[in-house]
Amino acid sequence: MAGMARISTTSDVFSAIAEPKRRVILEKLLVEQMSVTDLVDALQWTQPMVSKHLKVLKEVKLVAETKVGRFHYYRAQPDELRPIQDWIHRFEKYWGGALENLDSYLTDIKSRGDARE
Amino acid sequence: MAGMARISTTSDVFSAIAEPKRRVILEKLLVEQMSVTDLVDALQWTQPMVSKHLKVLKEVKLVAETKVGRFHYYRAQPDELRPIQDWIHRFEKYWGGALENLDSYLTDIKSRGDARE
DNA sequence: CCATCATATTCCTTTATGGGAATATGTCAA
DNA sequence: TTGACATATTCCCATAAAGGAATATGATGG
Repeated sequence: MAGMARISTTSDVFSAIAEPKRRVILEKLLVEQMSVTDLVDALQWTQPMVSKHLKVLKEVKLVAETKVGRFHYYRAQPDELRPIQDWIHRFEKYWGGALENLDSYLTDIKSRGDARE
Repeated sequence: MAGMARISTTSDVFSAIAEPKRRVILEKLLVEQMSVTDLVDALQWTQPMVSKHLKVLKEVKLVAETKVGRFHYYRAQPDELRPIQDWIHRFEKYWGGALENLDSYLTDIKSRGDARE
């Protein structure tokens, strides 16, 4: 065995969102629950492509599935992005522009407040 | 041409941090500037491996390089993580537990305040 | 100038994985 | 039941990219 490739990443959230198409899917599913066909129609991708990406997202729990008859409805599970958020938080305090940061905090708080209503 | 592989991702910040070893390097470089040899010693990886990962990180500007004689000092450029942070922010407001969120905001603000001192 | 240290690069192999096409599986409606 | 619809899966190909080993390049000190 000469060359070992990268670690299997299909079970890693960081890798799951490294794929641009999967980010697009997540953005869609954050707004509303959608079936595979809904996504195919909205994104104009092939159905197997959508299903395959959904499978990866499901494996890392970034999406959840509800089956209703022959329809499989998928929805985003944003909580699962927290490990990434937590990791990035460690770097955040070193970002430039303290004042600018403060602004973003306030915006942050405001948006969370909105979400509660 | 039958199968097309994924988009070249070496120029994408999301992909850059999808690799666990690169995250480790970034964590190291956040604390202090280090030369390649410093990293080799600290991480016990081979020198080419360290150099290769640094190259990827440098391409996406997650690290910056300062050459001093034969030493190349690298440092993290945490600002470049903002695109990821921004993307995740769009999901954050949908996280469960509003109260819990508020707590993390306060912690967030506090840590930023600490960083300013 | 040259031996040595510091780093980068090249060559090679292997694995992961995305996309296409075809097909399988599952479910409903008439 | 059966045909049509919804989704998943399989097979195949092409490519990105990680790790190892060897080597090239760069810079210093003596």
